[in-house]
Amino acid sequence: MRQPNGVNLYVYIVVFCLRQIRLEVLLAAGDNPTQGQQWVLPGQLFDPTLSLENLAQQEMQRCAGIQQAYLEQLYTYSDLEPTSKPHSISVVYFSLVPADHDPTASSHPAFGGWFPVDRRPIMAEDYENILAYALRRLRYKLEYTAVGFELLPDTFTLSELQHTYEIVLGEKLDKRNFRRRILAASIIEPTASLRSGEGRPARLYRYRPDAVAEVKTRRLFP
Amino acid sequence: MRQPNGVNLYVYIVVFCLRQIRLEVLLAAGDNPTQGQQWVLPGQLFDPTLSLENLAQQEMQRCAGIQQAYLEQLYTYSDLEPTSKPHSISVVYFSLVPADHDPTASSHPAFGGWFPVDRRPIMAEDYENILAYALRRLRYKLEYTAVGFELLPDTFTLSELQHTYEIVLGEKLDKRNFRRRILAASIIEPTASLRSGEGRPARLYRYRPDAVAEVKTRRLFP
DNA sequence: CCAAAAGTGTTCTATGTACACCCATGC
DNA sequence: GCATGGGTGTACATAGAACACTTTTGG
Repeated sequence: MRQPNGVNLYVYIVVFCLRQIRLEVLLAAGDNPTQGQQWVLPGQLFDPTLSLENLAQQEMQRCAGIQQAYLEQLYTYSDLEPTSKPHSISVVYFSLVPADHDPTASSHPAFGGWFPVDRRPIMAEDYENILAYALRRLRYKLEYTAVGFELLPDTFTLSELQHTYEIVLGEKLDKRNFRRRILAASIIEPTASLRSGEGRPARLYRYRPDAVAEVKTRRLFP
Repeated sequence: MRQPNGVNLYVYIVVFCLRQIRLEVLLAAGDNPTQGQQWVLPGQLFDPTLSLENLAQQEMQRCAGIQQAYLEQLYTYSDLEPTSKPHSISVVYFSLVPADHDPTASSHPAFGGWFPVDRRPIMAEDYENILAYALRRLRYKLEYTAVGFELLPDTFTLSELQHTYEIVLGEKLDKRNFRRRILAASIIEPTASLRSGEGRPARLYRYRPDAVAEVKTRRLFP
């Protein structure tokens, strides 16, 4: 499957999803028969009839039955396999899937599986580096954009939102401060409904798509 | 010069430099003979014997005689020329050159020219979009990293540093606040020397390469 | 009535912002 | 001695961090 002009061009995806109290990542079954089961990032050879972004979407459909989700470009790596000429170029995309996505809805479950990021199988070093970078990017973006809502269903409670942040950032947040600030930012609005569970029912909120999602950055200098 | 497998892969660079009181960008003479002089972003077809980053460096050498400078990946575009099949993929790099770089040191001056970003020739829409994105990235990064020092010579006065920020960000900064904060951050250190000019000589400072360059981000939520 | 999660304000500290004058040099 | 840019501190406003109890429901 080598492309003819001395370079293999690939498109890869790193897809994150929140399930229960864990952040999970989508991996694909590698096709290296010598080493038993090997997991890799989902990806495919570039197809010049599609755009890069469409190829990433197609790969999400193929591996996890995901029709649409938040998708952004992560990075383009050259020489992921430095030992092998001709060298390869990999355009990697980064995606977030809402927590209510049904993980069994994969069109071809054999192509992919979800793993908690802190209990995932170890992959080849290149893939590990990409995943580590994707995680860093997720944490950064969570801090200064509203990207966290991409991991939640359309409506959610304030506690669910807070837990999302705590899981991804890996630290506990103060409930009162969290609520005060997110309400002050007015990027969410209450719905009419409540969610019942253990304890007192909680108000459901929804993200306001017209919200200004970026926080003003704190400058290194005034 | 079309690559054989249905996709043309290019590497482009967006290079910024500070000259006098202006931010300048490096452009290349386009080779479209029908439209008179046309300026484009410097770039070349991908060469599979080099890495993407090395190709970007080679292009900087070729267009402006720049041996080494700050270089990071900006974005990978597909379909820069949507009307023409086979479509093209362009990996774009972003570079900053110190102000003391000699603009006449280009090995082949005919290949490139420096233009003030606010008085540059209009380019094709794709290039304009890339340049606009590069400028946005420069401003963002200036605010939360120490990337501004890449635009300055090894030693500089505090006023020069402040002017760098003012030029790139496009706004005036308060001298006392600027100095207090940058010194408190201890990412620069005074040298023994002074620079004389009009008025009182100014202390020269240098960037501390061991400095922690990232400011902690201001969070959207606590 | 008890367990479990939801909801709610105040105080203190740190950070950011606004602002005006004296200093050292060259001409 | 004057024009030019270099250098310095304080007061006020805003934002962030720490902290504990009451409310509502289901079992």
